[in-house]
Formats: sequence, C-alpha cells, structure tokens
Amino acid sequence: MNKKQVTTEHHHFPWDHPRFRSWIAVARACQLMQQTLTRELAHLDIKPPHLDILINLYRFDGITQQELARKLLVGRSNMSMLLPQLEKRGLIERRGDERDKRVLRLSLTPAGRTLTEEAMEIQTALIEKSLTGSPIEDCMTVAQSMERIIATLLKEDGDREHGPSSAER
Amino acid sequence: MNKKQVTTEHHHFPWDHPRFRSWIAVARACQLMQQTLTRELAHLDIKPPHLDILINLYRFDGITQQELARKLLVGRSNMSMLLPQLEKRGLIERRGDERDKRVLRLSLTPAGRTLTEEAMEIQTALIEKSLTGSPIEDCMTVAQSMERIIATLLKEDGDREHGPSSAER
DNA sequence: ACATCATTGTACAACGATGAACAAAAAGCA
DNA sequence: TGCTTTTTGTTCATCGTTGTACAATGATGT
Repeated sequence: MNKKQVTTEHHHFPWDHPRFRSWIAVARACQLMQQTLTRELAHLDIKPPHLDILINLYRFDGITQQELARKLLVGRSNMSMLLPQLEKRGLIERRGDERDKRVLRLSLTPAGRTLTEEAMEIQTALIEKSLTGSPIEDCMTVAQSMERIIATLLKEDGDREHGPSSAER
Repeated sequence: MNKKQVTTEHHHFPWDHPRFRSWIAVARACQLMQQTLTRELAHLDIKPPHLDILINLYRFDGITQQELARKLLVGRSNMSMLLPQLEKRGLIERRGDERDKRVLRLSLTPAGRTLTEEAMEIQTALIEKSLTGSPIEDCMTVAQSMERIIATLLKEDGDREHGPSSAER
C-alpha cells in the first residue's frame, strides 16, 4: 500500500509535474543566491545589479547603454537610473561618441576596475562554494538545459520587441 | 601563437570557470522566465509574486503570514504590503486566530481559488513549453543540483536569522 | 533638400522588495 | 504574579525595475 494506489499519471496539480518541480527549484535557488550575493557584496557598497553592469564593462569596454541593457535583459531606462550613480562614485565613465551623438560609450575607471575584480572574486567564490556539491558534468547538463530555455524564451520574446537579441552576457 | 600560450587551467577570469558560466545561464533563464510569466499573467491582472502567494494558499489553507513569508523566502513586511491588495480584490481572506491573537490565518475565497487555477494553468504551460527541449532525466539532474544549492545556501542563511527554515514551497 | 521613420538616452510615476523601528500578544522565567 | 524576551504583523523610507512619454540625433526614401 505504499504506492498510494495512484496508477494513473494525471498530474492534477502543478507540483506533481516533474518539470514544474524542477523549475521551482531553479527559481528558489536563484532567489537564494541573489540574496546571499547581496549580503556578501554589502561591504563593497554595491548590489548584484551594479555588479552585472561592472562585469560587462570589464569585458566589453566602450559598450553603449543600449547594448548593455540588452545584454542584461533590462530596459534602457534602468541603465539611465543606475549608470549616473556609478559615474558619480567614480567607478565608470560616460563619453559621447563623436560619430553618433546619440550614444554614450561606457568604460571603467581604474577604481572601477579594481572594485570589479574584488567583487568578481566574491561572486566566483560564492558560486564555487554553492556548486561544489554538483559534479562538473551535472553543471554542464544544467547549463545546456538553461541555454535551451533561454533560446526558447528569447525567440518569442525577441519577435515582439527590440529586434535581434543576443544576451550572451 | 593563437593558443595564447595558456596551457594551464588557471581561469584568470570568472567567465572561464565552467561553474560560473553554468550559473550565469541559470540566472538569465530565471530572469527571462519571470519576464515571460509576467506578460502571460497580465490579462489576469496579477504578477508572479501574487501567484506565488496564491499557490501557497491553495496548497496550505489557513497558513499564517509568517509561514507564508518563510516559504517564499521574503520578509514579513513584504506580505504586509501584498496581502491587503489581494484581500481588497476579494481573492483571499484574513481571519484572526482566536487562540493566538497575533496571527492572521489566510485562505482563498472561491474567486481566488478559480483565479489561482487559471494562473497555474498558464504557468504550467509556460514551463512545459520551455522545458520540452530537455529530457526528463536532465530535469531531474537540474532539480537535484538546485536542491543541493538551496540546502547549502539555506544552511548558512538560516544560521543568521529566522530560525529553522524549510522553504519547501 | 525634405519629410518620415527608427534609434538612443532621459524623466517620471507606479510597483515590488528590503530592513529598521514599532505595537501588541504570547511565552519563558524569576 | 511581574518582568523580560520572543514572536507576529504593520509602517515607513529607500531602492531597483518597468513602461510610457519625450527630446535629440541619425537613417531612409522620395
């Protein structure tokens, strides 16, 4: 009687679906990771959104606000709110492009680069610590699944709006 | 010289770490899923946070605000802001417990239950559609990895605060 | 050249999430 | 009993995110 007499696979409730349960776990893990990162980043006086920006400037010097927003999957207005803060703190610079006077090209200051390296170290350590329980091959499986999901969602998402997106980060 | 003379595995940059790249994919997938769900839920006039609440009331009738907040991994104040909205819309009820006059016990109204079922259908469909590219066994691997991450983060997280947490959702 | 449309960044109002401070009720302990 | 501590929920200020509307600039087409 320990099979609960459930012989059908009707899945009356969402939480009986294996994919649903999987995704809930993903969402909760993400939420927790974000909260933990927020705490561990606190003494640098930055938050995950700022770090996302800094890392992208670290990789892609001279990027524009538009491109940055697209990589981070956020709206342009978001960048217009956050970037002036980082600029006032002397972490980034915004220079207008001469050939296209609409765009602002972004780059890290030396102080910004130093801070970014410290913050990336913290983030990397946190991720390593959280994922040491999972073998590398499992991580690759996870990555593949997530890439597929991203591709699926981005397809119907990109159709409706901002043109061809990449979001490679 | 196109191998950049890097023969070691030193991983100078975070994005060279396989676990780091895996996690970035997870975070981006989560972000996209949330945005997509927000859009598909729009015509019901609710957002993912509301749905999270409703689903938990659907499963755990008579739960308190504190318990609900702990399951959702958010602060109590958050519930104090959101629940009155849902109550005014006639989707939930809040009745004071007689034996403990501090707590408010939450339950869905018939209208709330109906709406929750509609919303869950939308969410389930979205998840199924996004994950059909991944075989069930991969989903199970993902779920296991995420559970491990949740356990790891919750351990050091629960130490600092609210006592024993479960967050089973 | 001129009109039209698209793109880039900003301003603003609305909303969800957070942490701190607070009041009320309960629990623990002398 | 009376005191302290804990728990539960609320209030408030702050912050990140979104969508809309807008101005400036560039691109396109006639």
